[in-house]
Amino acid sequence: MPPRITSTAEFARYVGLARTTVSRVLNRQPGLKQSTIDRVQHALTETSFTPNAYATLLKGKGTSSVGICMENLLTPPILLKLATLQRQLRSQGYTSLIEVYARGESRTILRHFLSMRVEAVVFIGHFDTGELETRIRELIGHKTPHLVIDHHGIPLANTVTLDRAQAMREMMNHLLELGHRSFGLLGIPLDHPSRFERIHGIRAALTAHGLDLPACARSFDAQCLRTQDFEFGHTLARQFLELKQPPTAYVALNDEIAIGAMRALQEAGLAIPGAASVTGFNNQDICSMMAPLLTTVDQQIEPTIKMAMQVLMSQLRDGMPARPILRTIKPELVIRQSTGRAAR
Amino acid sequence: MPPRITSTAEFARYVGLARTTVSRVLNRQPGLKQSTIDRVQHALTETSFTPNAYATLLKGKGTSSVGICMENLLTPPILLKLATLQRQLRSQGYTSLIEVYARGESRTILRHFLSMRVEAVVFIGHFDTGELETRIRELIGHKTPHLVIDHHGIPLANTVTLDRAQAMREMMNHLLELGHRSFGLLGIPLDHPSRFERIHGIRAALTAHGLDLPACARSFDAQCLRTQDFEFGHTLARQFLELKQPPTAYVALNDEIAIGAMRALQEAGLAIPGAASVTGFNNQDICSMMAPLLTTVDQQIEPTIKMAMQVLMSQLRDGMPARPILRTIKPELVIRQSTGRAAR
DNA sequence: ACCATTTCCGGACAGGTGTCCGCGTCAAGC
DNA sequence: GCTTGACGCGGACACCTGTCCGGAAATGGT
Repeated sequence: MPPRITSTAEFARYVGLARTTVSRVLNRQPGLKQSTIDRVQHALTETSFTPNAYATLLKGKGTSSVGICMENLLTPPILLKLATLQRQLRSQGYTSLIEVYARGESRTILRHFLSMRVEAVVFIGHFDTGELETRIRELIGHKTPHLVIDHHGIPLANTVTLDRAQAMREMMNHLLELGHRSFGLLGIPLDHPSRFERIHGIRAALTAHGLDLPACARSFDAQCLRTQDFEFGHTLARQFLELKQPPTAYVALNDEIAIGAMRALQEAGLAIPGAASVTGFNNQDICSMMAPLLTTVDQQIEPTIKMAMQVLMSQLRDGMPARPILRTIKPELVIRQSTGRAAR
Repeated sequence: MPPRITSTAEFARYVGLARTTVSRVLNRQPGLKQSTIDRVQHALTETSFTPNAYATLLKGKGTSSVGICMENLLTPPILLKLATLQRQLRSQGYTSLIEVYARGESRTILRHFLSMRVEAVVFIGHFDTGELETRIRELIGHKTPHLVIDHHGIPLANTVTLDRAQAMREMMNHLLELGHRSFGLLGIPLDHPSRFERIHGIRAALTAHGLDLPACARSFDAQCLRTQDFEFGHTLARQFLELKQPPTAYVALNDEIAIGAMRALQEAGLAIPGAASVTGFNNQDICSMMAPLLTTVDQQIEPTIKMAMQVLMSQLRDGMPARPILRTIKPELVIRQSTGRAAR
């Protein structure tokens, strides 16, 4: 059993060569005898020795690493973005440092990234706007490229995001054309900063039809704890059913909430879409396994990440842009069976 | 706008102090005037300077980091394990390096971890057994602590895993007591190494009832491409329905497959559990939103990760154990509505 | 045996940090 | 004005690697 070796010097002693010679082998420099190379290679697999990356990267100029700050590690579409982004970064020779955001900890996370001398920082998801803006400001001051995916509404941040306003506008138009005039918003509060975009799109569609948002739409978000999304949707829908005149269409923040709501409605004896319509968001796989199949919005994750890589790479190559980059991705409405003509 | 500062020397010049004095402030050494400390702190927030981690960790002995190799970033229970493990490691002062496994790349990943001088390596999920075993051997030779979560069947690896055999035994007993005698296995091939444990449990339950596995259970795994799990379950169930005598109970590899199968059965006019029973695995949130509610197995993720942390920390504290550690977690059968008395 | 060439050795340096230590400086106390 | 601390300065070293370079050794050819 070979000893545990932690430095090139030690390793060189083990092989019986000079440290510099070993280093030359490891870095594929010319002028080495084949037998010497083989000797080193053999000892390498034998001891599984690796040069200390901290020493290497201390000397070298770039670390070829990117910091990724995640909103969480549980939401499927967010994860899908992380997975594809990480894979693509890897194929370009970049290592990903992944950290999960917690309210008030973003400063610590950013400092960790900077101390690791990452070449760019990516934020995926929705964060506290004030906190995120401060971080972006720090990054700009530090001349480190950055990219925000999904979180919208920070003017100075380079952003790639789905056009959620557009998505909601299209969805509302779809429902309005089906004759719906009263709406229940599930998990989309009217006044929360992180949902401004959605509300904006909803309002736009309503006013275009000569309708007023507060008059025909109602939201029950803040009034109950948000733990598991399915359960959350279930609870919300039941709250709506207690109203004297429940809405005919339910617009949910995401697919899970929509599914929970569908179940509650069905349990109450309402046929979908006969008696009530329900819409989701994200177009997760589960949508096409429900009865009825769920009408939803596709996030276009592939194009999103492709665009994200493009923005990232251009920054890594040419440096930070003169003015913030903003790229919006067009959503795709996926109409299935959970929406139909309004009863009444 | 302050300049971009990349070294303590540069930073010290900016503040107007000696490099060593700044270093003393940063490392909270005594004997500093409060006003000096404040000056440094202020400049610190102003420039968001951070000491180069590569230099620090090169000097210091431990890196306080752990490498985590993931099977993928898409399966919900796996992600849940990652998220909780990462959070707990963080609370103990450890940073997580996360890499995603790809067939044949585990060597590269391990070398990266070792070059980053991680203090332990964790594998979460199911891998190629031969490949993983080689990696474990390397880690042992390198005297670096390791832990395998979920993947079972490598004698020399420290393992924390759900007792999947026990889970299947209990599930089969449940179905047998309901009178089922013919079973369709969905996504659980009879001869694939990664499913040995499950098959083992299934066989044990059957033989205890005087039944023979190949005679009463059939699997349709290898014959179709496995892309999306829902769709996969749907396809598999339809294959079974084409048999002259379809089974009365379907046992799926996971909840997604079970749900896809339920849908296919229902589309074919079969009532669940009246005409056929279906079982899942993992107890994901979705299970309690299906009609009918899905009978499944709970993975006990909290206890699993708690145990994992315990095994990890004991290794980090006391060094590697004399003999491999094996801890199995007791599963919990969750009986809901998708299983009932066998028709016939 | 001699020479040319190939190959390896060993010393040196840079890269940024933390820490130790002797010395200079400055202010306070008497 | 002198002593005495308190505090900051700056030099030095170690951590490990990649690279350069002159010199030593080995190798091959004749």
